[in-house]
Amino acid sequence: MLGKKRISESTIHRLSLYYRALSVLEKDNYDTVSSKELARREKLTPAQVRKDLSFFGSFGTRGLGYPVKELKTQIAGILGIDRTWRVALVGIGNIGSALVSYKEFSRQGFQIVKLFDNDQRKIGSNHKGIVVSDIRNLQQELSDAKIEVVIVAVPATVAQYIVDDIVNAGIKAILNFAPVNLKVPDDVYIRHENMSMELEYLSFAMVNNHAQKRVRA
Amino acid sequence: MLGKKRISESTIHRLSLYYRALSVLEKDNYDTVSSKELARREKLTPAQVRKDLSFFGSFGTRGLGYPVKELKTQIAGILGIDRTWRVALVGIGNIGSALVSYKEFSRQGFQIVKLFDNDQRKIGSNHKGIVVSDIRNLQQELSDAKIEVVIVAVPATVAQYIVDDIVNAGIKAILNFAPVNLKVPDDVYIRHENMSMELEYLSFAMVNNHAQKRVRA
DNA sequence: ACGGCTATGTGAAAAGCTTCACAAAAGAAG
DNA sequence: CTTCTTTTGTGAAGCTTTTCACATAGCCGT
Ligand SMILES: NC(=O)c1ccc[n+]([C@@H]2O[C@H](COP(=O)([O-])OP(=O)(O)OC[C@H]3O[C@@H](n4cnc5c(N)ncnc54)[C@H](O)[C@@H]3O)[C@@H](O)[C@H]2O)c1
Ligand SMILES: NC(=O)c1ccc[n+]([C@@H]2O[C@H](COP(=O)([O-])OP(=O)(O)OC[C@H]3O[C@@H](n4cnc5c(N)ncnc54)[C@H](O)[C@@H]3O)[C@@H](O)[C@H]2O)c1
Repeated sequence: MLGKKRISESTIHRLSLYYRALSVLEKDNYDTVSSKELARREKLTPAQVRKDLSFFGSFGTRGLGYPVKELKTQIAGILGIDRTWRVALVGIGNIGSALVSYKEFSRQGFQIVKLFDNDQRKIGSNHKGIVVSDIRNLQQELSDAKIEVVIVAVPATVAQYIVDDIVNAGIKAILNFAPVNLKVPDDVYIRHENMSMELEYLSFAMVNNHAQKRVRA
Repeated sequence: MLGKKRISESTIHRLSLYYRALSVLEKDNYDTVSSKELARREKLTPAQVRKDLSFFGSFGTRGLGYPVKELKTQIAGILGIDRTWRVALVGIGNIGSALVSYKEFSRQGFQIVKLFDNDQRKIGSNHKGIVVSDIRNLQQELSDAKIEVVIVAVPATVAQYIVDDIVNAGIKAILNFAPVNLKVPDDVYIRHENMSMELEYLSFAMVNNHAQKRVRA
């Protein structure tokens, strides 16, 4: 354990699943949970669960399982969600508006505190208590509001320009909803949310009458 | 080539990326494209592009590259998006409303033709020309409308019940937005869209000051 | 017609990830 | 205190995916 090995993307994604399952177990007043039960709840294997956790330490008790509350806290620490992150959202259209209202984000520590758009009819309007700012003040306001993460929900055609500005403002983490690959420097983390991709996977599975199935997303 | 090997999930996801890049290349009037250029546009390696495509056939010309229009058509065939799929959407709330308005879906052949909710204020209302149906008529109307894919955008607490009904109606493909693992029979394909997961990945990368970076989504 | 050049297609090697299987730890029971 | 049962933690094996590297195919210019 605790060697400085590189942790795979899949392992991190599964930690999110464990965290989610542990939240449910905690609410249902479970004290401990076995790797077997955790695996069952997220459709994984017990060995996978144990191996993933073992990269970060020994959290369980042999013969008993993992302490629910404590493991949840540990995973929160590993994922960096044992704190709040200040988030801004650019593009208050269909998907942007939905995201502002999404309570799960703030529950996980991602607090949307700034909104930006370039549409005069939207600038100045109020969404969930946040007034939409003019995109022209992006850099200044990102900096003033100490934003650490920016969610991009603008049309694909302008996404690269917006991202360039975000990068110039010193932001190091971006979640992009536009269906386009975006260039960012090596020290900036960018992730893409691509819903067509999942529908296309379903389509592929159907036309190929796949026998196997994989879950995730 | 063309052996009946199992194709990996990653390969299918990358086909979606190639398809997207080819759409841009086609619009910009490119006749051919090399694996190198295709790779550059989606931040992959040329070898990866060639290997992925080789699972399905030989589409390129040595010394020249791939014919843009033809490769796009081929990939559409492989993914099963050279046709239209009839899609229903359950849960016309924040995210559901955004999805109805998302033109990219129909452009890829996924036509949302039915909407369902259980809220009396929403039932009967019109979204982009589609009238919201009562969830109580789900099974009958899914069948009557010959729906093949259902998108689930209801609260996590009721998602399993909704999915059970969908499965009983004979649907074999589901795209789920609720942050919960859902049980379905082995012959039903289900994919999960989990936005918190991507934010948590960003958070992990930031607190662990990761040197590496991965893209996808 | 032919040589040069470029970029594919693909086995083989390397890297990465998952599963196996078991020793060891710890609580429970007597 | 000892034995029994349960379930962790983890090397090693097995499997999958990616990368390498090169023979080969086919355009293009002369
Ligand atoms: N609607 C969906 O369900 C959905 C799903 C997945 C991805 N997406 C992607 O998300 C993005 C937004 O989609 P949408 O449906 O919300 O579109 P939309 O047109 O409703 O919203 C886009 C918003 O961005 C704003 N905008 C445009 N140019 C801007 C600029 N230069 N600076 C600041 N703001 C600007 C617009 O004023 C608008 O409010 C698109 O890239 C789309 O492909 C949408
Ligand atoms: N809002 C977001 O940006 C976002 C992002 C990712 C995931 N999600 C997930 O998507 C789901 C919906 O989120 P939302 O923000 O749109 O919530 P919402 O409350 O705005 O919408 C939920 C809709 O489902 C309907 N509904 C409730 N019970 C139903 C039932 N039994 N049958 C039919 N319809 C029913 C409600 O009437 C409502 O219209 C949730 O699971 C949420 O976690 C939302």
